Formats: sequence, structure tokens, C-alpha cells
Amino acid sequence: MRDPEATLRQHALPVTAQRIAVLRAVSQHPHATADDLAESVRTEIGAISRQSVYNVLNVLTDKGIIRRIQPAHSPALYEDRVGDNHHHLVCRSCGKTEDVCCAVGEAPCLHAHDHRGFRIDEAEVIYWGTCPGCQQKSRS
Amino acid sequence: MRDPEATLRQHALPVTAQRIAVLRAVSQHPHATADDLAESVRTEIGAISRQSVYNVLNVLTDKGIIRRIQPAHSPALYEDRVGDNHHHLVCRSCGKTEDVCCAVGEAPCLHAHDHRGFRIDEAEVIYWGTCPGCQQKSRS
DNA sequence: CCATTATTTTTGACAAAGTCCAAATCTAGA
DNA sequence: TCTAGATTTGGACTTTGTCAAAAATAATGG
Repeated sequence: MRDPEATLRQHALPVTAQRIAVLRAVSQHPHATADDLAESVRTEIGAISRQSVYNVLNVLTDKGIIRRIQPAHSPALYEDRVGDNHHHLVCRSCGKTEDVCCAVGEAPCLHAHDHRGFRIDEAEVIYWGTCPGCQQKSRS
Repeated sequence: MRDPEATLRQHALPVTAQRIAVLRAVSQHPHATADDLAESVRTEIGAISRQSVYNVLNVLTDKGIIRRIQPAHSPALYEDRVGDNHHHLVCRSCGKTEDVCCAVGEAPCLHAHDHRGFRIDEAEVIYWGTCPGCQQKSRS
């Protein structure tokens, strides 16, 4: 994230210390939870309420400034990278999450033709597996 | 599900009235929540504790007898159809969930080569969109 | 620059979905 | 039938997140 403040203004959002800090935190900690981000923001600006973290994350997500991903067995994770239609790799054992490029190649990686009359707008893909670290552990 | 009792025995699981009823309920109500299933079981066998519903669903899921899907903004859903690598279509507006065949064709629809050292065992795909009913509503 | 107004932030209560634990009950096998 | 081990139950508890009202703050117009 180049300039959090400018980003907020571009989206006609009032600029507040909380929003700047949360946006920066998301940028610096991809795939962090709301709690992780609250911690991170507190070390940066001293204090923020739990509710404000949620408020800000919701607003930013709604505006498409950040993206929320919600793997099973995990609280929501947030990331900076939007609009490039990448997917995620999640470790079943430790929850480690990494980005992977879209398998299909071109965004938005979904079939143009509708299925059963649904108007599809996103294909969400999560690859489940075991990360290198956890493979090690399970071998020992 | 042909014969819930036989299925349980095949997996070396003690046969209980609760397990049979939950298994049957899952079979009869694809994409139901734990709560839905509890309701359904109660009309069938009179009573079951909330915890038992969760216990049974967890055991059955662990054994691969049923499958759990967990779309964002929704409690976990359970289904009978396992092993055929199908995916899901979820309505953003009403949550309606339907099965769709695997886009890629052959199971398990994931790249043989690992990504970043992860050993991938499943590619989970959710197509997000608007169901026919909700398209109607939003037009009016 | 200041006052006004609308938006945010905060606090605290609340809700949904699940899990943990110990006691009671039941199943499977001898 | 009896016993050991597994399952079911009830209740408390946890986690993640939302709701609502009051206090604080940002943007705008004069």
C-alpha cells in the first residue's frame, strides 16, 4: 500500500488515525486476522477498540480496498492484494496461508456460462494441504 | 445413503440411534446445517442433544462418510455426496447452495505439482453469485 | 478559523456456532 | 449376561463477530 491516506481519500472515506493504521497493518501483514491486526495497530498508534477494527475492515472490504478470505476453521483473514484474482494455499495442520496465482490463468477464472441460472461473479479457490514445516513434523 | 447402519459398521463405528438418524438426515437434506439436522433428527427419533449432533457429524466427517463445507457467512453445511469431487454454487444473497460438477473434469482437479512445498490434497471451489430467485427480487 | 453536521469511535451487551468436560448411558464382545 | 470402552447428555465456556447508544472526530461552508 503506497499511501493509505490517499487511498482513503480516493474512496471518499473520512481519514482517521484508526483507518490509516489498520490499512497499513493489513498491508504489512498479509493474511492476518482481525485480532492480529488489532495487536499490530496498538503497537503503532497505542490503542484501538475491537469494534473499530471490525468497522474499518468492513468498510475497506466493502469498498474493495482490501479482500477478506474465510477459510474453514479460521477466523477471517485480510489482505492487500486485490483485483489480481489470486487464490490461496492453506495448511490443514497449522493454518499457514500463502498466495498462489490463478490456476486458470486469466481472471476471473470462472465459466462465462451461468450454472443453473445463477449469475456467478467470483470463483473462490482454496487449495488444502500440508505445508513443508508440518510435513517435517508429521514425519518425526 | 442406502443403509446407514451398514455404513457405520463398515467403518467400525458403534451403531447408535443418533448416528443412524443423523446420517439419514444428512442424506435426505443435502447442504443442511447442524441445527437443521438436529431439528430433522428430532422429528424422526424424538430427541437428540446438540452436542451429539456435533459429535456424530464430526465422526462421520473424519471417516469421510460425509463431507463438510463451510462457505463464508454460513455455518457448516453437510452432504452425503463424497468422493466425486464436485464443487458448490452459493447465492450471496440468500445462501442457497447447489452442487456443480468439477470444472476441470477429472478429480481431484488440482495440480499434481506442489506449490511452495505444500502437499495439496484438495482443491475447494466455491462459485459465488446470485441465484435465479434473488435476481428476480433485486430487479423489482 | 470556527461552527455545524454527519461520520467514526468507543464501550458494553449480545448472538451464533462450536468445543470442553464430567457424569450417565449404551454398544459390542467375551 | 457382564464388563470395558465408547457415546450421549447437559451445562459452562470460547471465539468471532454484530448491535446500539453515547462520546469524539473529520469535513464542509461561511
